[in-house]
Amino acid sequence: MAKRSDATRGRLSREAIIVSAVALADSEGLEAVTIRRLAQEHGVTPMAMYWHFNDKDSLLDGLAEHLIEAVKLPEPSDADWDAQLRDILLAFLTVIRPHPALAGLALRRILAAESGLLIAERVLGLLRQAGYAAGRAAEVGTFLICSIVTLANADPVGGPHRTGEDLEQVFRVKRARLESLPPSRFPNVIAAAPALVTCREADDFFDLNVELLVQGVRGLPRG
Amino acid sequence: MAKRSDATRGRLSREAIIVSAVALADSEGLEAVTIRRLAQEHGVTPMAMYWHFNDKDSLLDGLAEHLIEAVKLPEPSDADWDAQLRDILLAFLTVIRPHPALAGLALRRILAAESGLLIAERVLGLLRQAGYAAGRAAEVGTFLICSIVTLANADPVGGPHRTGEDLEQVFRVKRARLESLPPSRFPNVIAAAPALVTCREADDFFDLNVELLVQGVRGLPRG
DNA sequence: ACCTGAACACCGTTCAAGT
DNA sequence: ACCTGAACACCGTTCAAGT
Repeated sequence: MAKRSDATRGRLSREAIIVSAVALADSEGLEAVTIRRLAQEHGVTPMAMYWHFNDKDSLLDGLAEHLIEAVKLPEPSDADWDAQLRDILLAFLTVIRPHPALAGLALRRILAAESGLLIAERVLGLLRQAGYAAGRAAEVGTFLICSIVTLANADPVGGPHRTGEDLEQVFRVKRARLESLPPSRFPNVIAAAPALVTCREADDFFDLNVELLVQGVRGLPRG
Repeated sequence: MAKRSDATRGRLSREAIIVSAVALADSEGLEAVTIRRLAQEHGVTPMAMYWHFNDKDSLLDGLAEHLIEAVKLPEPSDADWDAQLRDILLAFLTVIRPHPALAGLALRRILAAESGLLIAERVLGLLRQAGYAAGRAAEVGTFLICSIVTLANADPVGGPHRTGEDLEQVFRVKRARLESLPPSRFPNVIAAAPALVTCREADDFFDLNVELLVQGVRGLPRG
């Protein structure tokens, strides 16, 4: 698609590859992120990529790290631990939500990058502050991070990104299907149909469920 | 690997294909589940699969449905809504936990299958009972289901399934890496290192975090 | 109804070689 | 240091054909 000159003038670089990979994942989904495809976009042979990355997996490592590094952790403060925890979770969510196709990559790579370790350290610290023992803090903290990824990943339509018009149509079809279920067996699904179909688009969905997580941490025995 | 006779004597069938696909995903991960690979295991041409499934995606639909159908929903009872909700979430988790590689498939397919709609109906019903309005129930319910999938998916080592010996070694290496971080910057990560590495293996991890979700539902404003 | 054969356009990756 | 060329073993899928 692009000749050598416009994607990156001059040389290929890790950074340039990662940036275009993110863009590709956003527009066409993770399965479009391909060594060969990226090479083509940079006007270069597929094998050129192997000078910059050991293999595809380390490209994905790079993508995950690139995202995690963008998280702006709020400074530690005197606020209650639950307020601080919420802010950290929201800071993480803010960064990955625009990249649902890449969210899943973070799942098993948070503790791999320095920036991810910093997030983990802060979350664990607040959980200790809340009264959790180290072991429990690890279990709960792990789950909290995974949950944020899940929220970001809960993109309405998986795979290729569709645009407005298309998306509306997909929603209409899904809603109609749910609403045509037998009312005697599925009253609650039918009542919730509009929200079930579109809720992952609303900011409300994210705020509400981050709050659910924080409330859950508050409600648990600290052992 | 298998000649036509032993995988399934007689004929190929949707069921037989799905069963072997589940086994394959369990032993070698989702990326090993391939039309060609499955065909080979059944001693059949890849194209034979296309008589039983429209394409690979509908094979994956079938896998997801197969799992979801196995969920044994507890009967509605007079127990508190939160106890019932916990039991439903645990019933779902029990089924998908043995198949971490397949868990992700359920994310966007629960509302596609009849059996998934039944789970959704029950969860939504209990949330209504707890005082949630239909819209909020949809938002929270969607997240709860996604979270269970996330828990099941939070398999320690992604990809190919490793066995005991190997796994221990992986754990040792990861723990050592975390414990060798600078103590001044990562005190909590270091203290939690053993649990961070192995917690996804323990039953405790799952029970604790299901409880976190239920407590979260209790702590949220019902709007 | 159920399956094969040949072909197409894709993958990731290795290895040797060029500048 | 950075990239190419040719090759290998894989993918999913279509289309026409066999029984």
